[in-house]
Amino acid sequence: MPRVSKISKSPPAAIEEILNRLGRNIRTARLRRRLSMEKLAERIGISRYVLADVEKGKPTTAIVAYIGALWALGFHGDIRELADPDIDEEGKILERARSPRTAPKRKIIDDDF
Amino acid sequence: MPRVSKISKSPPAAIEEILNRLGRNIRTARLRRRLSMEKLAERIGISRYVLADVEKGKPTTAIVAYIGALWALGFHGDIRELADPDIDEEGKILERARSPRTAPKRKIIDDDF
DNA sequence: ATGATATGTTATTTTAATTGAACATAAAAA
DNA sequence: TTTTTATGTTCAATTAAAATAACATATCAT
Repeated sequence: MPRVSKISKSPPAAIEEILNRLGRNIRTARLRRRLSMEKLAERIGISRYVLADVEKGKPTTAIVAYIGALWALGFHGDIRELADPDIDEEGKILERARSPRTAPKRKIIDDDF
Repeated sequence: MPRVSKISKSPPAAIEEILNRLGRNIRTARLRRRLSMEKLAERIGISRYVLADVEKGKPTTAIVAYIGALWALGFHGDIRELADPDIDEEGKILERARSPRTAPKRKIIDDDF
């Protein structure tokens, strides 16, 4: 991940902690399922070295490696709900409170009424 | 992400869909909070181009960029529960069913710091 | 209308993520 | 015990991720 971003160089402690925990959780789930790193990595389609990075919570590893691991271990539901707009109460409140639109796009923005 | 892994070259449709949705959700949450990509990217500590990748659900983007975005938008709780061993019913059952241990450990260098 | 803002697009450069091989170590199985 | 398996470690080579700048375009504000 060349030209290293600030967050990659030194992630906030909170984020490091989140990633470490995620890695540990993935490792725990793998061991419970009695899969070797090599076997799981093969299923995911990554090398065992990258899976090791995932279990270490390495911040600069591609998200697809993490998601692939979660997927292969059966954690689909957990991922689906990430930042779900329907559950984003704060976001919904903000949207209601202030005026409607933001941000230009090459799409048609509906308003009228 | 050099020497491109199989899953990076052509992720399974299910995983692509998950990433696309995650990106859309992040975008929706950002717009609701009336943040420009530039502003949010600055807060996260990445360039606006990488944030654009995140909102597109690019598979090879570093996980820290995704997590940073979720964090900056206030979705801490969602992340914490990812693959939580306490909620991994299948894993718990497997662990109970079969015999105890797996995987060799190194000396005592395991945990960080 | 003009100008400001937000995002998209492209090209260039930097540099680290990933792979693969080879070897080391530790635990489990024979 | 020996053998096998699982993981860690190091090195090299590859190549794409990410930053940056510059410009384009679309929306918003005035």
